[in-house]
Amino acid sequence: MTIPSSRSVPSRSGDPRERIERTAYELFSRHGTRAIGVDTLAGRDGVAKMTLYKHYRSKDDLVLAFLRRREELWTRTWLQNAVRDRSRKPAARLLGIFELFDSWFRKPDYEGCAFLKVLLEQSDPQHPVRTAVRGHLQAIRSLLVELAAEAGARHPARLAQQWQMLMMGCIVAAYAGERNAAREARKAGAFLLRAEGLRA
Amino acid sequence: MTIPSSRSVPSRSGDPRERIERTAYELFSRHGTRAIGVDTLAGRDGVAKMTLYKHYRSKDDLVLAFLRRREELWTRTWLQNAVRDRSRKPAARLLGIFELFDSWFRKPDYEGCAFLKVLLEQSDPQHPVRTAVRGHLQAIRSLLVELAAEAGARHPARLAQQWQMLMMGCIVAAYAGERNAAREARKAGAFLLRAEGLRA
DNA sequence: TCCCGCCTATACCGACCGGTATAGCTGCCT
DNA sequence: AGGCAGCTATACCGGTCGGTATAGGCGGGA
Repeated sequence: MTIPSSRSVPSRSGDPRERIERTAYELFSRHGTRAIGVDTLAGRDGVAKMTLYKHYRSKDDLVLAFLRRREELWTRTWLQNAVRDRSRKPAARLLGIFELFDSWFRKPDYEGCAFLKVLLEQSDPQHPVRTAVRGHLQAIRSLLVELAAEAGARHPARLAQQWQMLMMGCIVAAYAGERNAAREARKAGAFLLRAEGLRA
Repeated sequence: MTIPSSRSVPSRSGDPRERIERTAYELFSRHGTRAIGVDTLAGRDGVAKMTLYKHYRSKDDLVLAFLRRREELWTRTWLQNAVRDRSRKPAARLLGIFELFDSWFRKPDYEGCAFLKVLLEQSDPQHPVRTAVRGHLQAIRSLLVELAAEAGARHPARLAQQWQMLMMGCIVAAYAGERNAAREARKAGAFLLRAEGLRA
């Protein structure tokens, strides 16, 4: 077994790959990837730039790793688990997304959705980073389709697509300062559920 | 009266301010403002960089001018007029937005919404550019409130807010490659209208 | 005809971009 | 004790960033 190696310097402890990705996660999430240079990234918590390039071929490679981490932390750990814990009825779980968003939006350091930021800052549709974002949005979609199907929606794929548009729309609205966006989106969502013959 | 001054070079004709803004409009709309430098901007159609800085104090100033132009061309000339021409019944006009979006999304060079791009690439909420975007989104909102009120909605402000979230959500979805986003958003919108006691 | 205002062209500024080369340090394994 | 792997530190590369300085060209008006 491995003991968590109390190396030397307290702040610079642990495997550098983990440190790099944690820093990248914080900075990329808030500011996007264009606004953060590799020097800033490396200098932030004392990892050498050469170490960074030993673990990642290019900045784009690191961005892809960042997106994977975002899916792991945001989509799977946060969204998926919170939604499942919030209720046992699938229709209520769908609505619960917006309740979760409501507290998210009200955090004073709300920083928006990294997937959308990265998507919009890349104008070439063929760019691997933009392709990757499409994949991560698809993962969220799959979760929604699953919930819609469990709820007994007549058209789970359609409901999921509409639901995701509502989610993205209110994320952006909140980023523009509309703090009640989630509550209004929840109301709109409730109407969509009713149209699918469901009740919360 | 003024004759359109057949200066000398055909491509470099007209008042430089107009030329600068037209080029900025094309490049900023497609690629965002961070991705386009002032050298690229000036070099594109032969305006000297010094001329650019004689008309605009800074790049941010030019970005603000770009956003004003976007509101003039996109919001007022395109969206507002097209919606008013499409139908005389306000509820149908609201739905008409998504029909308009549908043909927009299907254009092979669909480039998304410049307001959203600029909003998301600016992480400082106090930055004048982000503040300006909020204002331009508010202008769209006012149009929607007006339409909702004309349509006889019980809660025009609420319907307008939900409608705008749906609009932004499907704009982003289309940017992620979902070409049928507008049609699905239209269906969702129809449900929202029904919930407000309206029929298309 | 001469001048003046506006534009162009070009070179420059310090700073930062993504990415690399090189050299030295530190700590674990044998 | 020796060696080696992995990390740090630093300097460097060409290119671009936003912004400025300077000098010259060109056209219209007096």
